[in-house]
Order: sequence, then C-alpha cells, then structure tokens
Amino acid sequence: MSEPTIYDVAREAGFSIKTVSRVLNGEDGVRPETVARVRAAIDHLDYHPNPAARRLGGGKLPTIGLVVDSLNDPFFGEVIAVVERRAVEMGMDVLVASTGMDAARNQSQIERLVRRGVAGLIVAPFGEGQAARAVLPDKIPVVVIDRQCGILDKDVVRVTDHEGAHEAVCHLIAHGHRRIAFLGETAEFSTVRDRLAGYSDALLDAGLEVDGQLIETTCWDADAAYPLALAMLAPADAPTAVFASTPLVGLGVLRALKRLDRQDVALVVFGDFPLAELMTPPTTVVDQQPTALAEAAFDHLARRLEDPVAAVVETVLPTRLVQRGSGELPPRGPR
Amino acid sequence: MSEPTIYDVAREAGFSIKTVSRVLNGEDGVRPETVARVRAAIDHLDYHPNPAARRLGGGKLPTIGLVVDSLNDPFFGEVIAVVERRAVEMGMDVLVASTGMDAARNQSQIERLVRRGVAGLIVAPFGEGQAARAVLPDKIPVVVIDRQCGILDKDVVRVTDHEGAHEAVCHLIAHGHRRIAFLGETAEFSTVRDRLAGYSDALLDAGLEVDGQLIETTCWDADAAYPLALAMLAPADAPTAVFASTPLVGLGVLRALKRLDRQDVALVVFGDFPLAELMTPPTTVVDQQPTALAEAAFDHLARRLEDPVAAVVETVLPTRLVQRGSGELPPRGPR
DNA sequence: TGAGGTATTGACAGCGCTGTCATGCGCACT
DNA sequence: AGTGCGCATGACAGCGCTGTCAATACCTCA
Repeated sequence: MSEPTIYDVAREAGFSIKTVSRVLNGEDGVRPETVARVRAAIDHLDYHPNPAARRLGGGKLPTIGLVVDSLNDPFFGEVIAVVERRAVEMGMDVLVASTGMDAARNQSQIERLVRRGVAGLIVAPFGEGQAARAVLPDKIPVVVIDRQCGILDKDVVRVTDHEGAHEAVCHLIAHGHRRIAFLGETAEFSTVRDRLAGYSDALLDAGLEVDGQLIETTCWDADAAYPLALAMLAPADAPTAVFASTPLVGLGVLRALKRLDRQDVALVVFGDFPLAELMTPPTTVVDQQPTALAEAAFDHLARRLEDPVAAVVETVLPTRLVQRGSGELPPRGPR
Repeated sequence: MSEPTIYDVAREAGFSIKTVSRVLNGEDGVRPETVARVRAAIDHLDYHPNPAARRLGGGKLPTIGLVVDSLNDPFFGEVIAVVERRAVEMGMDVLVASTGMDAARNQSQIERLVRRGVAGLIVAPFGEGQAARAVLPDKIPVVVIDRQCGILDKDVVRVTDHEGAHEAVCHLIAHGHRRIAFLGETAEFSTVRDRLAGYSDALLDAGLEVDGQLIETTCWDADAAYPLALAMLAPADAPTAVFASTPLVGLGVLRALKRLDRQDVALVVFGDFPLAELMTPPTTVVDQQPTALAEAAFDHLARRLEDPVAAVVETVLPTRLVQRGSGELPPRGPR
C-alpha cells in the first residue's frame, strides 16, 4: 500500500539493497545484466527513491533554491518559469524564496534553503559587496543572477547594464533630446548604478552636462516612482525625455504621464514588460531577455552540480533596444 | 563546524534527545523548567531540526506544494507571492510546480510533490471531474483554488465566476450594447464555462439572443486569442463590445484592437492586470482579487494542517467590477 | 599449483529524528 | 508500611538510504 522502498526493489531483483543503490546512483562496477534486472524491478514496482532518506545518508536534496526580490515581479516570473521547467526536466524541484528587498530576510531565506539541503542555489542577491557575499554559502553551488555586487568567486549571469543604458540614452540624444531624466530604484543595486553610469556616460559623450536635478534613485517601486515622476515632469523646464531603469519605475512614469495627459514625453524603459506595445505611444524598451538569463543561470548551475570545482564564469548577456515609438518622439518645443 | 543536532542540544541541556524532541514538537508532559533549559540550549547552539530526518521519522516536510498552470502568469504570480510570505511566517517553505496546461504533467507534478513529502498542497487543478479528482492525494491536506471541477471532498477557494461575468455583461448591455462577443480559453475549465454561463444568462435576462457566432472558446493564450479576436472584429456586423474571460485573452483582444486601430469597441476583461489603467481607453475589468484568494487558500490549508478532519468548506469570494472606461463606451453606430 | 589481483556483490553502521515502551519517582490512599 | 497511580524522563528501534569495508568468485601469472 505504501511507497515501495529500496528493500522491495532488492527483493524483487534478487540482489542486496547496496546493489540497487549502486544502480540508482549510476556507480560502475555492476554487471550490465544486474543493472537490467534492477532496472526492471524498479520499473515494475514504480519505485522512486526517498529524497529525505538520501539526504540523511549524507547527500543533497534533488532540489534547487531560487531566491529573488519578489515573486510577482514579471521579470522574476519569467526566471521562475524557466528554472522550474529546466529543473523538472532533470528530476529536480524548486524551492522559491523572496527577499522582499530586506537584507535580514535575504539572509534568513538563504540560510533556510541551505539547511533544507538544497543541491544548489540561484540568487538575485540583495545588498552589496562583502555583506552580500557573506550570506552566500560556499558548500553548495551558487549562481548569482542579474546583479554583480562585487562577488568574484561565484558564477554570475547578468546583462550589459552599462551598455544597454548607454545605447538607450544615446538613442534619445540622437532624437534631439538634451534634458533627459534618470529614474531608478535604489543605488544599492549594482544594476542601477551601472545603468546610471551608462546614462551619464552617454550624456558626457555627447558633450551634455549631467544634471543632478534630473536624477532620482529612490524609486523603490511603482508606487514610489509615481509621485517622483510627477514632480520631475511638472516644472516648466521639465525634461523632454525619461529613462526608467526598471519596468516597475517605468510603470510609475507611465502612470504619471497618463495623469498629466502627456503623450509627448519620450521614454525608454530598461526591461521589457508584457503590455509595452499597447501603450500610447508604444513603449520603447531595452530588452534584457529574462528567459535567456534564466536559461544561462540554470546551465551554469547544472554544470557546477556536476563539477563543483569548475572555473568561475561571468556571463554577460547583451541587451537589445526595442523601438516601439515612445523612445523615438522628438523633444517638445518650449511651452 | 557542522550543524548542531538534537544530540548536541540534549547534551547541552542535560536531558535525553527524546525530551528535546518533546520540546521541539510542543508535546506536553514536560516540566516548564525543563522546557526552559532545552529552549536555552536550542537558542545557544542556534539549533534547527533537520527536516529530512524528521520526515524519515514518519513526519511530513515543513513544506507546501503549489501547483499552478503557469508560473509567469500575473494572476498566479500574486498567488505565489502570498503563499510564500504566509508559509515563511509559519516556518514552512514552498515548492512550486507548473502544469503547463497538460493533464499528464499535472499529474506527475502532483505525484512528485507528494513523494517529496510536502505537508500540504495548494492546487489550481488542470482537467475536470473524476480525472482531476483522481490525481489529488487523500493523505495530505489539499486546497483547490480558482476552479471547482466538481471536486466535492476538498476545500475550494474560488470567485463568483458566474455572477462576475453576469454583472460585466449586464454592464455592457446597460451601456447600450446588443452584440457582445465572448472570448475564452478552453471550455475545459469550469471557470470559463461559468463565465460563459454568466454571459449567456445576462443576454437572456435582457431578452437578447445568444449568438454562437459571437462565442469563441479556444483562446488558449494571448497568441491564440489575437487572430481569433481579429477575425471576430473584422466583419461589418462585428460586435460592438467584447467580454474577455481572462487577462491573457484580454491581452489578445487589446492587441487586435490596437492593430485595427479601434478605440470604439467596448471591452471588459475578467481579471485585473497591472497596466489596465494605462490602456487607451483604460480597461474596465472584473477584479478577482488574487491576493485575497491566495490568503483564503492559505488560511484553509493552515486550518486543515492543524485539523485534518475539519469539515470541507467552499469559499466563494466576490468579484468587483472596476469601471475604467473601456466598459463604458457606447456602441458605435452602423458604419 | 598457489599467490595476488580484479570484478562483483553484500553486511552493517550510521545519518537525525520520532514512536513505542520502559523506568523511576513522589504522592494519595488504605 | 504497602499498594497503586500519574508524571517526567529515558532507552532503543526504526524510518530509507549511502558510505565503508569485507567477502566471494574468477582470473592471471609465475
């Protein structure tokens, strides 16, 4: 009635549990004929090894931990979907954890997953440098996604934040804009700093000055971004274009534009979002391909699961400027 | 160096492991003074019980399994976020699994989670009736969300699909519409059938006829809905209003409207979505409050975790018509 | 023919916990 | 003083697996 155990398989196959264990783990030194007999017994009984027992016997769970800022963010939604699909393909499952942008919670979540015995971790770490590094475990493979945070001894998969922002702002400049706002989340994220640097460099490259008045880096989420965007766009000398460093910030900006009933402000958002093409005008974005990022992260994790001492790699995926209309608006003349 | 075990705690506290175990599990028959000493030892050593060992000793993992159609659907994103937050609050964690709208995968995913030893399951079941019921385990608590599927012996949390659709279509009728299209995913979902029934009833209540030409129930996703919506809206006698039975279908409709450059077709979407208010015109929706639904589902699961034989309850949450503009458009006159 | 090696398999302990049952103790009561 | 009981605690097996080491059979080579 209850689940078959390794003893049932051993009895059915006519070998000891150890031999069954060997077959299960693909160890060699077992005669092919024996392997076949054991396999047949496994199939016949529909046996599945008990992960808890395996773990107790000194192993890891067939489980991957995924730690992200927020589980309902569309960007991470794509990541979760990809990671789960890939994990299931290789017989593993996925424990999810959110940090809620809180350093303490970030740490406790990671510790919990490690104690659970996950085999590996994919993390969008919250925080910076030493502090961020310190909470990442060393005993199991970890792949860092989206951010770098100065972590040198872990595999990292991220996108060309600087270049993507640079390209976007150059694009706006090429369309005649001179006063371009930057709205970002907290500068605690390396991504935001890199994108800000790309923004600044683009302005400097064009011989324009970087005006601190046009830079806002406290837009924690869309709700926080909205009033800040309103304030930024209200003055008579308001910027003629806006660069939003994340989709959530972009959403706040779009709300502000809607509220002000303005369709003449150019906008480029870093990070694509589902309904961008339905905006009026359709929103030009820097696509960071969350799917490809997640696939790459999983590839790295799978590789390191096989070979824990493989060399550390940092993968930087290219971004892609998707012109849809909002980024190609000309600057509005003075009122 | 490695994690402290129950033996370490026992030694530190000066009791046997069994007494520590009793304290850990809140069993009574332990002197308060002893409890305090054991607690102190636990804190001092920063001891955390090993879930795998617990499970092996005949228990369940402190883990909840969550099975949904798709992990990057915004609706389920909200559900995941709520479930994870609540789970972590009570010291549990969350294994996620997606069915990809595939009955076989639905079944294998559920089986896998059960084998892993999750303590409970929250499932948006795929499929119908007996078949759907058969894959749900009986040994652990299960809460069914979003759909009913004729499952009578499990807690269910869903919304007023029929009433919500009825209200939406009445709303369109009240604004003068007579030819109203229904676009839905597959009729395999009870939700879609219920919403279709609400739609039909609203028409009949108003003395209007139900025209099969205006009903489409094969819009699996936004990509499938788009051409179907285009076809539906192309003819000279096209409907003047559309009711989309899910946000994904609504997205397809919005794309079609954008493509046709029509802003005069009334639209109500069942299910809110993040950028609805930024559409032109802003999209009127039937809000199904995914957050409240997830909270209720978790409440039920927590209750049943404590009391496995509690009476089965079905919670039906109200929907709310959110008027934003698209649902209040008047019918366009004949061309 | 016998020593030594290799290939294959098995016996058994132990992972960290919980369940079962036993033990010891102090108390009320006869 | 003797009996019985309830309370607090402990000893120990067992959950299903893997790691270590031993055992057996069969070869090879001298």
